[in-house]
Amino acid sequence: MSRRRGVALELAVLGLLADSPMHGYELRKQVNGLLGWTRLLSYGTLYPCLKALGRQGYIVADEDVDSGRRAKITYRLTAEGKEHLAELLADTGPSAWDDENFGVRFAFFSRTTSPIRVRILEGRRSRLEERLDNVKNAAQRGRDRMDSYTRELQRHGLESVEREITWLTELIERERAAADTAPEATTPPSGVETTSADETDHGHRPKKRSSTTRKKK
DNA sequence: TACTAGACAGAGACTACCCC
DNA sequence: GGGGTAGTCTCTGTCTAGTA
Repeated sequence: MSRRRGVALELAVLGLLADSPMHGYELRKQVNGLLGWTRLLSYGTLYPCLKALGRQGYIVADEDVDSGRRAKITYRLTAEGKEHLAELLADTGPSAWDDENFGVRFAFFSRTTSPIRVRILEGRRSRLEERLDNVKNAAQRGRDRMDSYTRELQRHGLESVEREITWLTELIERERAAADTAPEATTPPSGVETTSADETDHGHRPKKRSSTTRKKK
């Protein structure tokens, strides 16, 4: 199973709770917004993660017992959790630019310094360049045995990787240009949008839900 | 190859709210 | 008031990576 995804999830949870405390349901929505382009997060993944973070003292759970209804548990970050989040964000090792973690690391780029951002972007780019070489070599070797659909799929894959490399190169250049003007800048270079949980409506409970059907009991 | 532990998905329990 | 829906969380079976 994926330990690397666990790190991405841990980072996503800590990062979101650093913005504001929230309960499990809201957290799941937010995490899915953050990581949802890969896979949706289920409760069976989220709650064990929250429990583990609680055991480690990174988060605490406040139970809302006053409401009279079923207790709603609000999770919030502790001082230790903030420290741990800072450590995770400062990590620029290979895991920071692998497929599982890069997305969530990128989503929290605004909380890191420019040298960290550049290092992760460069690492990601070199990883993709390596992958591009491998795919090109494999394509050359097996081209005769492929049907037209497989070739199309391979072409699509190559183009996607090339596009991402171009995008990363642009980001690195912008990041360096911004760093030249403001060496300790922690804000993203112009033209780069980052995910900010502040822009979302935490804790907002909609009056009416969408038409998702629920299984009968 | 077989076994094990942990990660995971998703069903379902439970409660409150909404609307007819 | 009752049925349907929404929100929250737990539980259980399945899957998979790691190890002997």
